[in-house]
Amino acid sequence: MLGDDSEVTLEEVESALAPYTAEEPLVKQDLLAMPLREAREHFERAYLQQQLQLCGGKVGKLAERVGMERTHLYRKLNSLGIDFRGLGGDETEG
Amino acid sequence: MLGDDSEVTLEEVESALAPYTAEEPLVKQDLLAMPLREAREHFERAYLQQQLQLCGGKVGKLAERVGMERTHLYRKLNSLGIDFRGLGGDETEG
DNA sequence: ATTTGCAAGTCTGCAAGATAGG
DNA sequence: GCCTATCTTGCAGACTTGCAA
Repeated sequence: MLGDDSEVTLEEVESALAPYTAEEPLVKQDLLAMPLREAREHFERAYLQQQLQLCGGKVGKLAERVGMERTHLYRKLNSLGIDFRGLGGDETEG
Repeated sequence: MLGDDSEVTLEEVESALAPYTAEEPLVKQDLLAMPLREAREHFERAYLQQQLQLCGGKVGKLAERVGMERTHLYRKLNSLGIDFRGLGGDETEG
């Protein structure tokens, strides 16, 4: 892509821009104002919260999706302060 | 911007991409399609590359900025495949 | 400025256990 | 009581991190 020398079609430009213009606020540039540790933590929290929603609040499903052990995921969720009891998409019980 | 119908020069493409590639390419939603480990790695790489540029390629400065030991930072940069020898903004030393 | 050795700290997965529902 | 699913804890190996060299 953008391969040879100096002429490209508009289509090519648009498909090049697409992934950027359609982007979501997963993380912001504010992260550049904090140390790596902290930035990473913020990133992981955002990532896991997003994924958890995509999993309808099911930690088991989340574990598969993010490729980690359920047991460890609970610890991680807790240490990041992510509440996984309260966003269950379907708590119709009583 | 982006001319008008279907032909643009490479220059135009680059200046169109510039605001994105130079400012908030920190992370994208694509990261949600990969496991945490991988996403985190991508995030750290983007974070450090950005910061390194803000530090004019100086690893010592970067260490302060991101709040970690210089010595470890070298290891990290290497393990993430970030080239810190070659983007020094001002190598006039003589 | 860059690399390496070492020890403490953190992360991660696996096995096992407790609680709740069918 | 047995089975399944959620959540927690203990442990050991791997990785991370800072300090001294």
